[in-house]
Amino acid sequence: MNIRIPRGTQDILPGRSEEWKYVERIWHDICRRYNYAEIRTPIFEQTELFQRGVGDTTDIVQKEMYTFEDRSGRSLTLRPEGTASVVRSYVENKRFGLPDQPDKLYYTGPMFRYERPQSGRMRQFVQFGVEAIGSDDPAVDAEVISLAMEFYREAGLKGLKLVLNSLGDHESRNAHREALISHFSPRIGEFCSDCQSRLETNPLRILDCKEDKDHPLMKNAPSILDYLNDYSTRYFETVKELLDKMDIPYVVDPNLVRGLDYYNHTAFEIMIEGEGFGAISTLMGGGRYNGLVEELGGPESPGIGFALSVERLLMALDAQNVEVPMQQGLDCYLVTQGGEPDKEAAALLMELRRAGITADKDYMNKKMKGQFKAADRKQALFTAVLGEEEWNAGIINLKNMQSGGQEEVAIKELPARLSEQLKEEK
RNA sequence: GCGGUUGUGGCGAAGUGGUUAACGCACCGGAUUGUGGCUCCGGCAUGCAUGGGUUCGACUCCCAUCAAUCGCCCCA
Repeated sequence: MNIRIPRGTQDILPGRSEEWKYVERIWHDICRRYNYAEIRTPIFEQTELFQRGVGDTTDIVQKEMYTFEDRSGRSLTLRPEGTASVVRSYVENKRFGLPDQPDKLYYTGPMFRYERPQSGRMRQFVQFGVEAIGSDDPAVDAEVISLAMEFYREAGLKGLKLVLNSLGDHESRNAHREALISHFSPRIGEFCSDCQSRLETNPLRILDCKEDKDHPLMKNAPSILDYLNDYSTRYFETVKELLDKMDIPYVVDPNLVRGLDYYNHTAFEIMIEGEGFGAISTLMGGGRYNGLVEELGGPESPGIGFALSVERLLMALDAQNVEVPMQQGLDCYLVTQGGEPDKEAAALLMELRRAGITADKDYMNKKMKGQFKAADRKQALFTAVLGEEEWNAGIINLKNMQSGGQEEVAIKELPARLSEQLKEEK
């Protein structure tokens, strides 16, 4: 067979899927405690949603979208991120009318970006994300950030670095934008071609450029923090104050610019320190997006959220050798031999499973030795042997695989007896 | 979109222009005619990503394609 998995996608195989379940459990649990409710939106949306929501000038829209036409000619796009969809749903379902604002939502699911795959970057990848829509209280910013930090802490990660910045409100951004343009314009010819076009589209992004980071004009470039108006400054100060009170350490980086157009005020990223990570060290990114709801046709409603990459989280857990609980072993492996016993085994297995016991048997016609080897491989705590002898006597030979001890149990008593034994073992 | 590296059995991994493609792990069978983990013995690639080419002869040399992987850009 020559059919292979599409480029930039992966199979999550048994073993690895246990690690996924581990982080998913923690994620659902912590969202519950923070009182965020799960929302599930479609995996594809009208293309226009992302063009307007994410922004036409972003790399995502310009070169990374999985866009296709359906049979009736509608342009659809596999979602490259979650916020636009959640906001669309918030508007479409008129959730702004709900008595409880902000509307606190979380999601998990695959996102798609057409990129060259590499370590920590896939074409299909999974994000966990949170959106709180409807409040411009800086305390919501702090809550969202603390949720992310607590999530990583509970998952067992260390060495996290929270990077913070404020992009200000509309007025502040405009003032800063003007300052940037007049700062860079005279010598823009000395910058890379990307930066030259950024001067027009989004001069803020010039600050984020890796290629020109050593250019003399970069050192004394106007900082957004110097252009924040009173409201934006106070807002940012309050967010920082709340983080201090929560004992969440952070560093302010005035050059932190998020890649999506809709952000303003608080922008943040969580990075991971350490080796074995390739080029990627950003685990999570988020920020405030006042104005996005309006942009997508709803009433003026401020919002804030973040998204994190599950793949990168798992890479980080691997790198730090975090122990992840696995649910893989067997309580009991049923060993059978002979025609009648083998038939009886099917019903007996069902009984065991109904009693809450994790049980299995051989389906490959293996001999006893092979069946025991299989039981060993599956780390079965017990084996239950049902052969001709036992069948004729109406009993089962129950063996503890650790101690090697065996006992005879009436067939009907097996589920109860095994449950007892397991209680002792565990 | 650009660049580096790689492509031999289920996995890991030798190998050389020449006739039967090491080895290890895993798996299967036997020693032990109904009991695993240890040991010993045996089995397990008509084929070396695919397609061309060079050659008397290629897994080994050349070209192309595909794929994986890492990096750049950017991001989660």
